[in-house]
Amino acid sequence: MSLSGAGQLAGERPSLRERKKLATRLAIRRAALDLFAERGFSHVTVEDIAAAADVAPRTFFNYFPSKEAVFFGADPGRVGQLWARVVHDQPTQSALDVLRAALADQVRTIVAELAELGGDPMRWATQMKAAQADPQFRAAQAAHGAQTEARLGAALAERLGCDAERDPYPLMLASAAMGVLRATLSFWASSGGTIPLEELTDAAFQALADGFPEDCALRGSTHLTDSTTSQPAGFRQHGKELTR
Amino acid sequence: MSLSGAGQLAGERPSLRERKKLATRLAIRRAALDLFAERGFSHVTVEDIAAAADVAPRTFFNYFPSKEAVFFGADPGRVGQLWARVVHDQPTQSALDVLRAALADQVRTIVAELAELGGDPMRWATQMKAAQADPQFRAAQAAHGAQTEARLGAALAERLGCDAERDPYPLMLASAAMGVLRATLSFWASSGGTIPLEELTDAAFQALADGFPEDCALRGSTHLTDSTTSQPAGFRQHGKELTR
DNA sequence: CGCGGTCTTGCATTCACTGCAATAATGATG
DNA sequence: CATCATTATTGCAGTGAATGCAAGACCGCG
Repeated sequence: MSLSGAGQLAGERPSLRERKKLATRLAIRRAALDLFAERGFSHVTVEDIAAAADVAPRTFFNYFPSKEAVFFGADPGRVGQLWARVVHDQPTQSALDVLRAALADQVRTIVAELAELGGDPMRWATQMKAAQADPQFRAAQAAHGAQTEARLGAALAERLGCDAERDPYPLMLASAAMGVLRATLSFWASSGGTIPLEELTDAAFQALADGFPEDCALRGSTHLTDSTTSQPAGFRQHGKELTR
Repeated sequence: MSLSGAGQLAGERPSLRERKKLATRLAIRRAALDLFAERGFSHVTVEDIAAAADVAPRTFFNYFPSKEAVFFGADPGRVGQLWARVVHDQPTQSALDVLRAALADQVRTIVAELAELGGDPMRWATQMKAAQADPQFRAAQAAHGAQTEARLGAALAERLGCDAERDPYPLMLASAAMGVLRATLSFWASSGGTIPLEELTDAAFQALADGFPEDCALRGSTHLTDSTTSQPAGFRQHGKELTR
């Protein structure tokens, strides 16, 4: 019996089994996202997804613990990555700054992943807008956010070297940051992706750091809106290629 | 509770029908909360609640749209109340200040209601602690929070006279505030209610207004902890004030 | 008393999700 | 290459939430 568990050695080509697993996982995810984009989250059943991905309905749950997970919990490893980063990155910077940088990157990654998964950016944008109206989806989103919130709080506590049981600061900060981030994405999605996501994120975190003055950069952000753009701004490449 | 009856004119004695409806609503809620406290949210079925409240399972859904709603959506009128307040109260104060005051009051109301509903404060405290560990409950809590978040954002937009579609500020602020509030309640609950809730809330909002400096009042809040108290501090009548 | 509205209830159905056990694919070993 | 242990896939049965529908019970009014 191999005690290696699920961990794979770096540089080793994953076995056939592993590759197949990855493939079906991706197939399920693709099928699901396609259907979600087409019909909306709550009008797609697990059975539909399974059928589209050519697996048994039961198999779906071998890969994802819930219908929501196929949308959110894309990569289980990403959480740990975020955790490590929040704990150890830039030890001299303030907690808020690290949070800002880490979360901004996270957003970038997610957007990039979506962009490479489905073809048409415009499609994603409109679908996100629709998704914001779906109560089921909103609930799932919130639940997922809450989970990250808790993890982030723990990570911050670790970074600051304090006990999360006695010091509320880490959790507070994490919750506030996640709230701001959620609002950012929500706003961006509601706009149909016609706003430069990076600038919005930046302005949002700046506002958080400044205590939400009523004349902060966010307020004028209407001028950030570029309603003439035919290409959703969040997906636009930033001069250079963004392939990581 | 029972301010703002649902649908009937003030001063008029509600008809037998109305009274009966209110009674069963309360009965269901009582039964549900009792069972939740006893077994934990996810180990109580709607059928259980219905049985305990002496109604048919189907009837449960005539009163509450979901199992979660019986916990959260206590009084549907309260939302409108909060909305009105955020929009019109204290026109000279900053948005954040009004939010702080309104939400603090909301918390007070909820705690008071819980206190009068069930008998033993200590029981609630320990149960809340347990509830925080239940993923189902957390998810429901988050979903509910997201909903209020959106409403609060709209209210703030109204207050500030800006278009929520073009100006992200209201939503951002609302989300950040709710995040902080959620963290506050979560922390308080996890502590088993051994912390003065009002002071914690106050410190939290102060931190938000100050942009989360790393040496804010929250950080020292360990000294707020009084682990020798036999009475949960959130329920205690205005003790003394020492923060800020 | 009887009539109209509305509350309650039972029944059937959909859908997410889980546990269990049979089966098939895989890969290491002799 | 044959064998066997591991692990993935699948079907089946069952729980529990939630909804629609169509009786039946009940209240209040004339």
